[in-house]
Amino acid sequence: MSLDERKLGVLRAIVEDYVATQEPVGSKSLVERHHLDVSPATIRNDMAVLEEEGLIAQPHTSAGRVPTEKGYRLFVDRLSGVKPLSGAERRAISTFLGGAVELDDVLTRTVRLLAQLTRQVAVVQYPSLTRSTVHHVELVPLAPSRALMVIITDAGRVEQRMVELGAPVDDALLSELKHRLNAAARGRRLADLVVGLSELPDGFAAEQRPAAAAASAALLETMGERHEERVAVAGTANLAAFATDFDVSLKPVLEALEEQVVLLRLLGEATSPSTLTVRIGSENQLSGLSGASVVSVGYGPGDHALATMGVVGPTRMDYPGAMSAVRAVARYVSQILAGN
Amino acid sequence: MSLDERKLGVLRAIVEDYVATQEPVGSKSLVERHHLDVSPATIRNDMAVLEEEGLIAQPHTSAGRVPTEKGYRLFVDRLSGVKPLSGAERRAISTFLGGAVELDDVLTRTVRLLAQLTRQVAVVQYPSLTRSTVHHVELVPLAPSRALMVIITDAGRVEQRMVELGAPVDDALLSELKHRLNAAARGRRLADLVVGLSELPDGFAAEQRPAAAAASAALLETMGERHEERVAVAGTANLAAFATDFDVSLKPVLEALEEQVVLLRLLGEATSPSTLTVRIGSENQLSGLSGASVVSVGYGPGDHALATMGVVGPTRMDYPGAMSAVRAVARYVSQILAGN
DNA sequence: ACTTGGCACTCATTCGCCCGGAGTGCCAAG
DNA sequence: CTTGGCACTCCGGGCGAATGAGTGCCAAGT
Repeated sequence: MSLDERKLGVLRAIVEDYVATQEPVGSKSLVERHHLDVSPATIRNDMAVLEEEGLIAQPHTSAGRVPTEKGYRLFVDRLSGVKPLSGAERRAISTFLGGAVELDDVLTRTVRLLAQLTRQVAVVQYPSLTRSTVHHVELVPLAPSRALMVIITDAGRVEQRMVELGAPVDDALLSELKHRLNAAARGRRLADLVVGLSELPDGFAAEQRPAAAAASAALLETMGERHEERVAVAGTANLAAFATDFDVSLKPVLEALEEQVVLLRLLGEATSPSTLTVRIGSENQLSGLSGASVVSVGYGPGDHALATMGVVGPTRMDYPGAMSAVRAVARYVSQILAGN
Repeated sequence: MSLDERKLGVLRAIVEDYVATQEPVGSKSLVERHHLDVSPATIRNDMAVLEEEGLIAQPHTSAGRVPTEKGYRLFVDRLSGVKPLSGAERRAISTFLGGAVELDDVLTRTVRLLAQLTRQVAVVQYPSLTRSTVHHVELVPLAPSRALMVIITDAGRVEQRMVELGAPVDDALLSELKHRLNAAARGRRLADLVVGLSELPDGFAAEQRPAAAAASAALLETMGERHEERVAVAGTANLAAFATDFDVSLKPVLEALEEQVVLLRLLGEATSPSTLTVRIGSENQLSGLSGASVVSVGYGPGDHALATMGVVGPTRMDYPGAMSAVRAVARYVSQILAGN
């Protein structure tokens, strides 16, 4: 059952029309809007074949056709050309992101920008701690036996963590501790930290070891997996547009968007900054978001993916537009990170 | 036109029923649900009076009555007793907030807890920088002429800020700069900072002054108003419950919730931790949120209000429940902050 | 003077129904 | 393989009647 060129063209046209109008598309309007030089009857025959292949479906007898997930998949894989960004969009990216310096600032702007460009919900994961190296560790005394540890990574992420030192610690010891922590940790990532830090307390006098051990443990734990979960979200108002339409009720989606764990699973493993991931509908098996598609891509300095960003929308989304927007923004952010 | 005891009771009953059922309440169901020892006709007479007073209204002729904003106002001011928290709620607060140490952690948990307790959208403002004092300033070199300034306030808030030093600065100078910044700033709040910091560069050699000035300016600016705008939000999924109901479309509300500036105006000035503010419907004149009520209260160590937290919901919300939840949570958080 | 039962009236909501129109599948001819 | 014709399906909107909750008012009772 080969699909000749024209049938694929019909599928593409159906996807594009459906995404644009949100209404099932019929054979007649199809030949009109796209200047196909055949009659509606011919298109109907083609559509019958496409339906047999499971690429399109009709919501009910004698309504127009709607793409299936399989249809979107084929569209994304083979039919969607790269949709170049408009000049305005390109400009929006650089003006929006240009002024940012701190990482927080960069990511906050990024997520808003993505949401605005795609008119979808945008999600940006903070640079993974396990993939980053420690750039600096700071210990600030808060109480005699308590300090605030501030960790700065090479990606510019700043993490804070309370450390209970177990016993009163004077400034001199704290300073010494800080220097040794930095010496052991700077430039290293989690996997390489474990060894160096485990020996760190040995360099201290017996009564100082508990504090040193507590600080080392805190550093290790903060750089570990539990703290990966940091995500920025924007554009939830764009969901309202789909809610009025129909299908998915908003509640599960909004709930999912507030659950960072869910979001992280949704974004999935960080891919190379140049490889887009598109997961369509049930391809991401997350309870509340079964009717949603995700377009995501890794980002980070050079080709080193530190985390993932992307947009979440209904299966009937503008894939070419979303894909090019996500890719362009990820590239820009990657450049910024590389520049630091 | 005096409102005797029973008429007020009828108003209270109407508010309670309407909040519970979301449907206009009629005279008959009223006498049934609340065991009033009078006939529906009597209630009807009372309701006619209440309507003349503008406290209730009927959506259309011969439907039940619905409280007006004025009615809610009277209810909140005079009729709603304090609704004690259930044991489960009390327990939820301490288990939920008990484990938190870092400020970030505390506030993230707080906002989720509030959303869960009230089934509304919860909003928590980060402790105001202008009302806080500087506890510690750190300068971390990122590049020869660029450093990351980390500011820690007495409330535990950690702010990061990139500083362009204008010229390469070696570690010794950076360290010296850091010490002087701390000496000038520690324990002071914004208003008191201006003088001390303006003289700070004078202590440095001429070629070092630009860097010192840049750092001072960065510190001042960060502690200033522009950065006040930090807010945590949770419970947007609870909005879905009202959306299905009717009235306000979700979009403007979701948009408003993503605009921090709007949120801050919504929360309003921080009041004393013991004084609840309830703004009902149009009492807060914010475009998108005209149909919403806000229950808010200040929080902070002791009676020193550092910021505001609260919940946002439809005018027909459970005011007594929201008020007691907000108050209890704010008290608990204030205690935590005082404990640090 | 307030309360109460009775009663006529109003009006949103719901259901059934009909009808138009868009769209299809199939068939026979080109 | 394409095309025009044609019968068929079925969604969606519009209309009208029935439903029923709720009201306002009045006259009688306490």
